[in-house]
Amino acid sequence: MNSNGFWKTLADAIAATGTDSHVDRLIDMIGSSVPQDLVTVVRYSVTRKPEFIKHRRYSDEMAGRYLDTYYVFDPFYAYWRRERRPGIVPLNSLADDDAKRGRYIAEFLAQSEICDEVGVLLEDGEDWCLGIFLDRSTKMYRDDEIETLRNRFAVFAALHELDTRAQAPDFRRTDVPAVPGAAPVNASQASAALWPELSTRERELVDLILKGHPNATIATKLGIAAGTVKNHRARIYEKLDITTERELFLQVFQQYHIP
Amino acid sequence: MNSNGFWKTLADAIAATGTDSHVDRLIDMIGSSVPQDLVTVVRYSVTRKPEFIKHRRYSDEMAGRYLDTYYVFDPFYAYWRRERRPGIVPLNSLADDDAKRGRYIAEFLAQSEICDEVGVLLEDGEDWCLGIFLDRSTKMYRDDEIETLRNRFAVFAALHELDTRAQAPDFRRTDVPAVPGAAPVNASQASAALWPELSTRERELVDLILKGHPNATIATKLGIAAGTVKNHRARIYEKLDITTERELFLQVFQQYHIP
DNA sequence: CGGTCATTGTGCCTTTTGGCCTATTTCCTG
DNA sequence: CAGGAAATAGGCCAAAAGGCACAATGACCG
Repeated sequence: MNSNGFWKTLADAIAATGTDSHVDRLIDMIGSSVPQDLVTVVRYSVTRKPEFIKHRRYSDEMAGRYLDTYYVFDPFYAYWRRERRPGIVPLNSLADDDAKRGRYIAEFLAQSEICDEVGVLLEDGEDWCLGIFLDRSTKMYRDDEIETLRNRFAVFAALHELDTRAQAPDFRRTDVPAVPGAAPVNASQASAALWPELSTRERELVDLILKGHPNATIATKLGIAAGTVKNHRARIYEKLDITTERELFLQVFQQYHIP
Repeated sequence: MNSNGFWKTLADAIAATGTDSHVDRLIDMIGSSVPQDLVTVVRYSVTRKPEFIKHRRYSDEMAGRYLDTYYVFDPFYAYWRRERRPGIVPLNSLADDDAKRGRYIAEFLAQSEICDEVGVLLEDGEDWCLGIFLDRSTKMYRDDEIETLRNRFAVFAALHELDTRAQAPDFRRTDVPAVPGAAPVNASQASAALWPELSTRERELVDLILKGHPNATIATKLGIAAGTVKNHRARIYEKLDITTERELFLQVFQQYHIP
C-alpha cells in the first residue's frame, strides 16, 4: 500500500501547521494519497483573479500562460465561484454544461501535457479557496483513487483550517464547535452592530448571505438542512422588515453610504 | 475497511487540537485504528505517581484500584521510566525479565477482564508520558493490527505535539498580514468607473439592479419588455464573468472594501 | 458593402427564492 | 413548572431569476 508513506507525510504536515512550510507539507501529504505527475496550487477568489501559489514539476511558462489567459476558462475556478464549496473535484465531474471546460481541456491542458486533473479545494479565508491540483499526463484517475481523496478530504480541510487558525493572532484554547467542520467561530462584528435585533445564529446566517452564499451552501457550511436556512431567512427578513435578499444588500449599501 | 471512519475521527482530532476535547478526539482517532473493548488514559512520570486521566467502558473502581495498588506492577509504567521513549508498545513486547509483568497480568488485568493490551505512549512535556491504552477482553492483538498502529504512530505523536504547542502561550506566527480598514466612499456614478467593459445601456441596467429593482420594475422604468431586461442581465453577467445578481453586489462590496 | 456589436424582443425550460404552513426539541425565564 | 423564544426540519405552492436558443433592427467601421 502507498499508505505507509502517507502516515509520514501526514505527521509532517501536522507538525508543519502554523509554519511557513505548511502548504508544502500539505502538498506532500495530499500528493502521497494518489499518484500524480505534477502538482499546481492556485488560490481562487469569487471576486478577484486567481493567484498562482506553487507548482511542482510544472513549467513557469505555463503558469504564466494560465494567469495571462487561461484562468478565464478554468472550470475549477468557475466551480468555486459558483458553488463556493470545498471538496474533492475531479475534472470529469465538472458539468458538461460548462462551455469553458472544453477550451480549457483542449488548449490549456493539452499544452501542459495533462490528460486528467483532480482538484482539492480548501477554504482559505474570506471568499478565497486554496486549490491543490493533482495532474496526470497519461492515465486517468480511477474512481477508487477519487474515493481515497474523498475519504481523506476532511483531514486535508481540518489541517488547513488549523493552519489558518494558527496564523490568526487570536489562536487560543477554546471549545470546539459542536458540529465539526461547521460553525464559524465568531460572527462578524459588522452584522452585530447593524442588526442588533437579530439573534447570534441569525447574524451568522446574514454574514454568509452577504458573502454571497446560496441556501444550499449555507446549509452545508452550518451543517443544517436547506429548509432550516430558508426558515432562518424568512425570520430574518421579517425582523428586518424586508422581503428579499436584495434589500439586505441595500441596507449594507445604505450603512456605508454607497450610491 | 475501518479506515473510512478513521478519516473522520482524524479530521475531528485535528480540529480539536488546542481545545479541551483534544484528548477525547485523540482517543477516538487512535481507537478507530484497531478494535478494542475499553480504553484507559494514564499519565506517567519518571519521578511521580501515575495520573489516571480518562477511561472508557472501564469501571471507576478498577481505576481507583490501579492508583491505589497496581500501578507499581504496571509494566508500561516501568517501560516508560526505563526507556523514556514514546511509541507503540504491545503488552507481549514487554520483557519477560520484568517480574512485575506477571502479577499485573495475573491480577490486575484479570480482574479488569482484559486479555491483551497495547499502549500508545506519547511525550507530554517534562518527563511525562501520555499513555493511551487499548484493551481487549477476548482476542489478542494480531501483528498486523500492531503494525497499523506503528504506521500511524507518527501522526498520533505529531498531533499531540501540536496540541502541546498550541497550549503554550508563545505559539504565534511571525508575520501577520495587516487588516485593511473600511475605506472612505466617494459618491458618484460608480458603475461607469467600476465596469468600463459594459455599454452605456448595460450600465443603466446595472444602476437599476444595484438600486434593488426586480426585472419587472426595470422593464417599466426603461420602457422595454421584461424579457429584454433578462437578456441584458445575461449579457452583463457574461461580461463580468458572474452568474447571479449576488455576485454583482459582491463586486461592489469588494470595490468599497466592505467586510 | 459586409461584418460586428448594441439593443430590442420571444419562447421554453430549470433552479432558486420567497410565502406560508406545521412540528419538534432545547434552553431560558418569570 | 409553564410559557416563550430559538433553532431545527419538512411540505407545498407561486414568483423570480437564470440558461439557452434564436431573431430583427440599426449604427458604426474598415
